[in-house]
Amino acid sequence: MFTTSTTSDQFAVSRSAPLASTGARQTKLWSSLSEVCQLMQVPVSHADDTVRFQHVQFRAGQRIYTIGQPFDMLYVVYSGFLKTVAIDESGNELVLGFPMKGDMFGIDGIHGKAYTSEVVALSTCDVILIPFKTLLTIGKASPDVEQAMWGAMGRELIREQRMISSIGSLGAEARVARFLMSLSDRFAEIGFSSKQFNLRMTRQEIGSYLGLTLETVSRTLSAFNALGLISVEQKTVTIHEPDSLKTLRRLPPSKHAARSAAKLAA
Amino acid sequence: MFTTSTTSDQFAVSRSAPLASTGARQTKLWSSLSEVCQLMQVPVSHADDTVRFQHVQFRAGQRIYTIGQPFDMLYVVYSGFLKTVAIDESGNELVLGFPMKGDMFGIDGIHGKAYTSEVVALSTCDVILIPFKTLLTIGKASPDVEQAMWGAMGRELIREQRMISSIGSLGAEARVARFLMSLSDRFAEIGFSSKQFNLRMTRQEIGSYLGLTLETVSRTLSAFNALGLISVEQKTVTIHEPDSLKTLRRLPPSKHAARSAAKLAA
DNA sequence: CGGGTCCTTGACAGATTTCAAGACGTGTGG
DNA sequence: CCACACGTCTTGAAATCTGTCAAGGACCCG
Repeated sequence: MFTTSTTSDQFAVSRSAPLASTGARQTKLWSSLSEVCQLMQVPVSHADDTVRFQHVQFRAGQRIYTIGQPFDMLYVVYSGFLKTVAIDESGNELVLGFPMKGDMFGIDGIHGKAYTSEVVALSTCDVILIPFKTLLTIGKASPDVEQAMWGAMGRELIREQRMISSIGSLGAEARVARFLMSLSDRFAEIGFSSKQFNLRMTRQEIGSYLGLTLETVSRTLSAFNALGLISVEQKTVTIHEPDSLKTLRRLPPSKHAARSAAKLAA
Repeated sequence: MFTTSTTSDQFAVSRSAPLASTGARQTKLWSSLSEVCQLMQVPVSHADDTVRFQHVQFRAGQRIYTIGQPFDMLYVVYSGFLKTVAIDESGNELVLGFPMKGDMFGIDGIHGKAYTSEVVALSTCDVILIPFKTLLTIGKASPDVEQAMWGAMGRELIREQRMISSIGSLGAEARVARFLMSLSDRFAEIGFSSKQFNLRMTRQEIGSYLGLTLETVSRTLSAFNALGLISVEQKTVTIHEPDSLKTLRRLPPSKHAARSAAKLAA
């Protein structure tokens, strides 16, 4: 009744997470600490592998957690694609990110004992459950793990800073271009093609994420296509000139905002 | 040669951090752990007060740290006002925040061993130096402190998520209105008037922070003034209708973006 | 009092959103 | 198997907002 694997239409270069293609869904049910660390690409020496973390599967559209739900878990994506969204006071969805393999989410719940966002699966997903208390305990014994935790948190913080910068200072074209290159890089990291891939999210979701309307996203994509920078057909994207996309910058805001620095030094 | 206190023109309601008005700058030089926690408004039971943290003073324009500088310290504002800025690849300044009393900064350095932003004093400031290693050590012994650290980190994360939402989905008027109310609330928290206060930053800095130009900020402020919502004269702002400002919402983006949720439930 | 920075205001251009209509794709039910 | 319904994507035209450029005034400091 359901597809064997929602990632099957992704243009895979190598498959590190083979899913059984034989009838029933036969996926990995537990991961050790070192496996999780490897997935997240954090270096950890001699991890205590007596601890094992449970996996849980979700299908497209299902919610991993909702806003206001008591916080007790962190999550790491083992496979699949998701989106994290906030709901503003008007009830509008605001997409905050698109977690994929190796990404951790749920971090926003650490403060205040409850999640402030919700996470929805965009495809069939396999996520690893990591009880926060357990992680804290492990951290006490292993400085490596503790450091990794702080690092993960810090990375997220920096990623958000970059988003703020982008949305605040770049035009629509540059934002979409960066979004594409960001996806490209992430796909490359997890073993997919960086040149050709499927968008798992709608134009509306991309627009929400970038602070644009779906029409603007669509138009920009069409423009890139016309310029030969990419090829787009529905959800399938092929990158032709990554360098141009990376460089692309049209600046609606400050142009003469030269460094006002160098006034007083400490 | 320098002003006795740059906060002296703030419309104070209560003064919890008295500065000596007698000639030479006679400020607090050390704070205990519990004092720092109190400043940050984090509840901590029986803190180890044998540890003391050094204070350092800065004058307007001085940099607390710069981008790329090796990370080893976190900072808590004891008094004064600052701004944290990132520099994008074009060399433009991008204001990320305006730390004030009780705020912690330097968190962005935890990941990657180096700061990714710089922090500049907007007025005479007194900041507390908190060696990260020391904090980690204390955290191991005191779950309270450790929890507080995670909480501080998480709070910052959520704050940035809010910023992304605002910049991405609100028009200029709403952004400025929220900015004013945010300042108002923070001033109230640290014992200043929430109705009348001085902007410590320039329109340019506000604009950079909100993803707008200084002209738009100026115009919007003037418009609010004309509507009677506030009074502005240069740096002095008086809030007249906080409720209107909080509610104000002009939506350039999605209007018909009704909840597309409620499709599949977990 | 002069220089410099910051703020305000106006006119204009340009980008993005809004509104609207139609094509494309997929899934469901007959 | 096909038709229909729905959600998604594309494209066009007009309206609006915000940025850009420019000039003048206010304020601070030396």
